[in-house]
Amino acid sequence: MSLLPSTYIEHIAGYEGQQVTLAGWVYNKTEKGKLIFIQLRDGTGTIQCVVFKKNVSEEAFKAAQSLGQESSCYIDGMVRADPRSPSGYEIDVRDVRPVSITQDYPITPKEHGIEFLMAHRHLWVRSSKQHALLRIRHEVIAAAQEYLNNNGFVRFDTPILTPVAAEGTTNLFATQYFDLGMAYLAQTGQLYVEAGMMSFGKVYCFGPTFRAEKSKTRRHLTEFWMIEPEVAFADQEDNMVLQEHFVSYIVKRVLERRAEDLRTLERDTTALEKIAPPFPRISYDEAIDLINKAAAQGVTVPPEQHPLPPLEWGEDFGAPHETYIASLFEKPVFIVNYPAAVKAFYMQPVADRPEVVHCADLIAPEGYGEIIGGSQRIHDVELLEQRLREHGLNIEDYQWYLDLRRYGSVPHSGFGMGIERCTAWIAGTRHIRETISFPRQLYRIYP
RNA sequence: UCCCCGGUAGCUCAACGGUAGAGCGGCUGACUGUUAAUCAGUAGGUUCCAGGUUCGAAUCCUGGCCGGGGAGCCA
Repeated sequence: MSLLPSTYIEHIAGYEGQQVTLAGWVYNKTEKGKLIFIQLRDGTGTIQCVVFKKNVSEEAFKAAQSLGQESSCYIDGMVRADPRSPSGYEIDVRDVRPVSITQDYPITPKEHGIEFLMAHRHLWVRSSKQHALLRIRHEVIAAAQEYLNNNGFVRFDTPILTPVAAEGTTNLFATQYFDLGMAYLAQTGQLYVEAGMMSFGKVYCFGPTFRAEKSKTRRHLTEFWMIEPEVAFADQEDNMVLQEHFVSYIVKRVLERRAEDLRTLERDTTALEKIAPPFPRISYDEAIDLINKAAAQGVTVPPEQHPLPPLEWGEDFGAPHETYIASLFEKPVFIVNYPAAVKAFYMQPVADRPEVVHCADLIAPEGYGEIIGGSQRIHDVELLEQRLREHGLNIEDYQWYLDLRRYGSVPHSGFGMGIERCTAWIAGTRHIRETISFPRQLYRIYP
């Protein structure tokens, strides 16, 4: 006989008036003498189960009394509609069969500090908001892959262990690789996904990426997941058109399918409902002007309302600058054509302005920061070699990458979207650490 | 790496130089409509660590450890 329940809580409305067997965990329990209310969760939802002493055996009533928070059990009972129940339905319990009795579950429905919650992340993921958030993350990933799969892309996964730095500038996690020297955990799949692009035309890779940066902010993880599409014969404008449709599709699908989770998180979705192509585009030059005008007027930036620092042309934006630019628009905004000096070596220079490159950062609204970085890649082998030298990189390490330009090179573009930042924006979650099951941060690797 | 803040019961916090406390959670009991129930009782402490000042330190000083918020960097 199967151990599975007869149905799941998300489908309970279809069983009104019928007897069901549910299996799950006790989310909360209230005793009132001869009456016990159990909030049972099974991963698909939560429902109130009412145990009347006169309706069950003495053994079952005692069993119900013994169930502490997060005890696991089967509950048999009749489904009935009842306006007094939060979901509109409740279970009139006939039998309670404990699987594992728990007392002293550490995470109570009261307030807890973040240090405690992070140390109990393995249990915290059961809590309703964390559950909703991770469900939205799942939907973001599913929607992203679905969009690409439906638009002719082939998933082409790239290695995690790599021999050299892809971008050279950021810190990498290193590990000894047998007798072959050091290997590094990939900070991007981009260089490898370009090889796939030359085979399939439209490809994407999706997987974890690693940055050993000592970043200690609400927008950073040392291990995060990135989805990186790459398209042959696409220029940077084609790239941005793809991005705005891609992001809009993801937002739309989360709004359609995870409305209940967004409600659990108390996310105001009015801004999200306006997300549709096209997204505004402003140049790096225009952004600098806007920032300096605002800085001169003493504009301050949330959340701390610090004054916006002025910038000189050629400097990269800080978090306050991105937040300010994003605040001028209701949709995500592309900032295009950054100075070549502040960007990676492989970006294609603009024809009549070689000091800037064909690239765009997509900045999410409401201060959630950069969710996509993308560019048109250099397709000329000599220019690429020159850029590698200018960045102080070892040409020998990049021979395979240069081969992609030696044999049938074509103009091409691509981008990388951070799953966690995108999820944080859509879910309206302040801190990125809650958008991944087990965040890896500067001062935390347990559990 | 830099700046700021914190560490007291399982949890959230109070006590701020003079007997270490409350609420929640646990346990025992009461209650037929609770939603973080309520009520009564009960157990529970190396006040992060090491020095120092003092008649006396959770409290003041020095150093360390561990966290949190932000910056830079990035998705």
